[in-house]
Amino acid sequence: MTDNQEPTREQKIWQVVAAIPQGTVASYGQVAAMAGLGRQARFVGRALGRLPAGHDIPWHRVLRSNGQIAFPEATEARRTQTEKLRLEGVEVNNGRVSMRTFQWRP
DNA sequence: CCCGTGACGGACA
DNA sequence: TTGTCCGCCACGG
Repeated sequence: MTDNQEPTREQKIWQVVAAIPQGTVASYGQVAAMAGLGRQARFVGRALGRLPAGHDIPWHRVLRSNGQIAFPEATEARRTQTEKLRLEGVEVNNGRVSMRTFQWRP
């Protein structure tokens, strides 16, 4: 099948995100670095936006470098992400997460 | 091929 | 503290 065996950058990103433990979070920049993509933080966001249906990627564990949720307040996604994080024991205040939550190790 | 865009990041006022 | 500006870089039109 002429398929490229080499994983696309998106798939690498998804794999990294999938490796984030429950109850912890990572920033887009962190994910990019862990995926070996350097500073392509923006590409991470785009990759998550292209997640296929039926995925089991914990996209909600990815935040901005300052611990803030990337979605605007008035969006449904923002509320969903906040709720998912809280269900995992992550404290979210006004769309923001404590930096201590970033303490996850590979 | 050129251009605009983006679930970002960091510096600066 | 918040808001603005610039840099990165793959991708779509």
